[in-house]
Amino acid sequence: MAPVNEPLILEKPDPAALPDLIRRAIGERNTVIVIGECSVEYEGRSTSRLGKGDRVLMIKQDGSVLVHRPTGYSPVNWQPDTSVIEAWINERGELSILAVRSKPREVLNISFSRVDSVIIARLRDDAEFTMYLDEAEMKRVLVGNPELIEPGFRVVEDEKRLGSGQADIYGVDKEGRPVIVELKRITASRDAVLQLYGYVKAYEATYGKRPRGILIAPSFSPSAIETLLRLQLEYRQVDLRELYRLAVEKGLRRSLLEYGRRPGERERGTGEKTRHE
Amino acid sequence: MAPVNEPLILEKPDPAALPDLIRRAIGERNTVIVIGECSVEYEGRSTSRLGKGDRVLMIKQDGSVLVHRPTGYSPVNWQPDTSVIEAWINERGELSILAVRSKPREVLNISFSRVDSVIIARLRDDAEFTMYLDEAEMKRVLVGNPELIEPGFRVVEDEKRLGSGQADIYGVDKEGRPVIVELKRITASRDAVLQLYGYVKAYEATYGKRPRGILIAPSFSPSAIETLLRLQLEYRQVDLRELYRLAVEKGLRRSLLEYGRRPGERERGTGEKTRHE
DNA sequence: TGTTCGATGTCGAGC
DNA sequence: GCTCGACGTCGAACA
Repeated sequence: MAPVNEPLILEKPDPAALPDLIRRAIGERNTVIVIGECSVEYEGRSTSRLGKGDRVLMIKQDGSVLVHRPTGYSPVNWQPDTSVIEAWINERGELSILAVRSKPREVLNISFSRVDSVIIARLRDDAEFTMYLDEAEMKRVLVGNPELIEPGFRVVEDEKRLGSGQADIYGVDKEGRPVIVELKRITASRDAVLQLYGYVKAYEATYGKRPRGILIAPSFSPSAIETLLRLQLEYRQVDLRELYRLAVEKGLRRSLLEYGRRPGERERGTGEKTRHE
Repeated sequence: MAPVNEPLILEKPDPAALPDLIRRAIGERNTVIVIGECSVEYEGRSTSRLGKGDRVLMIKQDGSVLVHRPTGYSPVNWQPDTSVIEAWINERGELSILAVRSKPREVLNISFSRVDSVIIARLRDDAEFTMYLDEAEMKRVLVGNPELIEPGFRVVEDEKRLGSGQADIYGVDKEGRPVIVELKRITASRDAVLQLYGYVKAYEATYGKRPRGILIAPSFSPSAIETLLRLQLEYRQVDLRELYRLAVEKGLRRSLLEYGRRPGERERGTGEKTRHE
């Protein structure tokens, strides 16, 4: 979406120009990919050697280094982040890259006997990675299945403005008492409890009656539980996997697994698929 | 070394042309790298979603698929090998790639809202990956430190021709009896035992005296041990890490860790290093 | 093919 | 900074 600097691509580059270029690219927090024939040595927690072969080297903006062979999930050699990276032309005239980690002390050296391509790209990625459900979906499932919050629970408002913020769910329990519900997609911290408490107090201030407050999350930090008890708030543990299954069942979310083929696809030949035996 | 097909590189390609190209590339067992802005969905053993961001997609020749964000060791999403991969233009006009694994059933979808670059390369990599020491280095360490084989052991010949093959080490024990030593860098199998036995028999046939036979390896398969006992051969377990440490100590192998800087480097400025805080 | 176990595991959370 | 537990762990060795 945001217009990005064009990636810089070099085909069959002169190795002599690369150390400087790569150093600069790393300094500017770009991602560097080098494709070519290399050999690799590693020493640290273990020690390894790998002779010449065609591989993909990736240097990420945090200093992670990955050397990938043409098969398999895992890199054959790597260096996690926080490394010092050097690039130079070695005595055989090859592009050589050294990635050093200090704790534990580990050294990774990659020497390219042939460089096919170099790609330097400025990658920007701020997206959130969510497993199972995001908070909005979580709320949708609970609003659609209020019995999961508590038997007899009835939703009155989805998102209720209270004081400076918005409570996720406002409802009444089976005895007609008002209930404020706060949701967290991940382990609920003390902060989440205080947030809920703020809504409870705001409600009390407005309506002159203290509502119950329930914090719903997949897990709770000890300090969160301690604070909940102290502030006379309640909590309920939910399993995101379960909620997800429910969301799929109720049609709130489509499962990728359902279509072995792509959404909306009609009948087609097999030419579109590529199988790996 | 082997002249390789030039990698095919596309900058700012027309997405419409990509599905066909990618399908063909995968069919020809090339490695495909796509750089651009994408969103990712995964469902299988777990379920995940990742919004738009700049990433590197790598499809390897065995069908492994990796989606890398610009930081960190691990791919944010992936599919191990043995997947069916599809590529097409989705309803938003985006390049969409679906990688399906059947057991366990898992689906990964990557949709590119912007494609910056596509690299298609035929990578050839037959090199052996060795941890700690290869067999030659292992032999060098043991020949230089025969007491590791057995107290009082004395090396007579490094590589002794015997029958159709070559025994790794030939020596005599402290009582003057001939000893044939066979080395394995990895778990010794029954085959390794039979190989040793062949040398022992060849020696006996030539010199009229049965030598002792010792198989040295980091570990032994049960069938190897059974066969060793049955053929009245001996074995000694060695720790490759220990041998490696010894090799470094004795100067048989240089440790990468010793030079915080590159080998043979003179004094230089810091401009050559790129630090990641 | 299914299971168990090791890893340069990596990664995040709690202390 | 360190320990501990989970992971879509992956991957090799073994039954």
